[in-house]
Amino acid sequence: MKPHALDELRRLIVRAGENRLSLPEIMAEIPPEFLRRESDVAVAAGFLLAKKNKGGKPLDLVGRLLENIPPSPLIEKGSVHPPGYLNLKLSSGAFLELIDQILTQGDQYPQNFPWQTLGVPDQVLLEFCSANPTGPLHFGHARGSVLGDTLARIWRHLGVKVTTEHYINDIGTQIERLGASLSARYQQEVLGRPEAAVPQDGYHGDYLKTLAKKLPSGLDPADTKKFAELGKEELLGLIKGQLKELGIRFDLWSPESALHENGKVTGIIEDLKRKGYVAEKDGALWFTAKGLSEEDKERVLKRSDGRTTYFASDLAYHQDKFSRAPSGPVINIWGADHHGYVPRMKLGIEALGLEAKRFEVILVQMVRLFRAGQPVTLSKRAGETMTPGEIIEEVGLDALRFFLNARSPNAQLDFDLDLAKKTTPENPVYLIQYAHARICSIEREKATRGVSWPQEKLVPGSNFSLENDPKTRELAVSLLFFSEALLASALRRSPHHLASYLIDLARTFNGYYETHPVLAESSQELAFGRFRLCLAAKQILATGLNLLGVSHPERM
RNA sequence: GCGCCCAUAGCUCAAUGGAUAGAGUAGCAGCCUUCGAAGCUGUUGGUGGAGGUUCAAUUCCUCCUGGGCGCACCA
Repeated sequence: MKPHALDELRRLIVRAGENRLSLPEIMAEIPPEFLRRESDVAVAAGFLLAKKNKGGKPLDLVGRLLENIPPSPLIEKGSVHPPGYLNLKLSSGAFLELIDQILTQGDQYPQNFPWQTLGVPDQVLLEFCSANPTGPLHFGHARGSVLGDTLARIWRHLGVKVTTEHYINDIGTQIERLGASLSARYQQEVLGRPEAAVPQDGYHGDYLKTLAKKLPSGLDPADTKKFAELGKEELLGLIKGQLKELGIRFDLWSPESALHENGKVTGIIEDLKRKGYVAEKDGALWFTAKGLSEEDKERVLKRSDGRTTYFASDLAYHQDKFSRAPSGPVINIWGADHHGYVPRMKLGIEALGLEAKRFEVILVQMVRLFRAGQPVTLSKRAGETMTPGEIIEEVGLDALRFFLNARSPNAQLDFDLDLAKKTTPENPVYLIQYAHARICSIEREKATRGVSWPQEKLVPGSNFSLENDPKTRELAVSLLFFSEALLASALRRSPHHLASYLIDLARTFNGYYETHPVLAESSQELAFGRFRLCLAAKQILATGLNLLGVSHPERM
């Protein structure tokens, strides 16, 4: 299998740079608009070399680099441009090979791409969502969940061994509150005792009324443990169903209670004690980061009543995760409201002697829902929930997933229901799906009209050519850069690079489509070349949408 | 009080310290007997403010303004 053109170009540049450059630092970009006619790929190589050399003019350095690049069938022409860019115009053979690779590899494309060499990890352990089984998912959960699922899809596409998991806080204070709340609802709804009250710090949502009515009869209201048990089972099932609606599945559901049962929680406290990171104060056991950090406050591991804290469980859970993932990042996706927890968690991991640099947290900022310009309240504990399912019903899963994926995780997101629900091009997901459907339409029309070209019957892919005009090049270059969009999304842990790329590709295709008829083209050679290019574009659009968890219908 | 995130075109958003800051949408002017006008072409329009570091700052640092969030023996 021939290497991908961008892979080959990177290696040519590294070799020409006489080992002063390394593959991951070579960032291939599409040249700016005013240079599109003379080049297809740009690399800011002069600046890289200037840094390595501790001096020298970037333009001179990149000039020498260009001289060192041997003739290659991929490159038609190389040039340098101030202040220090290397610009390459690719040969038409390079694009023919690219289209051939896309069509041959189909939804596996791009195969044989050196992702790991470029910094993509071999394996990833990814925990996300991890909603408490004390209530249904609300809209705030949807963002982190969709992000985690999409990252997992992208990494898997790049050959990364990904394990996705959902932690379940099935024990502790919140679960006790669930039991008490559900018991109260049971008394109100089933036993006809309206005077029974849901505790102030309990769960007041209507879902517990519904749940109470489903419970078996003859339960003892005083047995809140039983209610907690029944409630969390039901709610966990509810959450799993909601995730399924979002197109999300997990490899592993990891209950907190297991960490207590197998002694891992008390184990890490003993471990930390031995290592000198535990202090006793006011009858409680505290983690103290003495020697690791001057700044962070101490945190309780074991309360004065003898019960361990969430922090202790979480450390045990991370020790477990690290032991299951011998290499690669151990990633958590958390809501931004947990950011204060990150440094202490990291210190705890360090104290346990785990590789803290593998511990990674993606903080997802808040989503605010808007309807008719007014914010929609989202408070789980107050019971005013808007579930992902309700949003899907209103705007569709495609729009929901696309919108949530189209914004960098560390920026807040305002989700306007009225806007997203419009099936007009105001929602860019339609632009992308439309481009895909148009290409499908060309295929249908080809069959209907009985159009065929002699080249189709020859050896696949070997007998076509592309015209050399700006729009054809623009579309071919856009296809070439799919790998870079995937790379950016994988390395920077955000699918929005892919989403932006797809908008760009769809628009580029639409421009091409307008002026490059396929079936009406009289030159068979040209028609077949255009057809192959369109099919390649369709494949990339489909693969890209798939990775975002968005559908790619053949008709709309 | 301490800390985290954000501020880019009228609106929603891009831009790993590098070229003349890009898209979608809205506005304006055009384009449907030709594979899907959910589209295309042209055009108007932008880095919150003040300093600093750098050959080079939307990007890094300091301060300010504005918005969101966090500082538990909850999870």
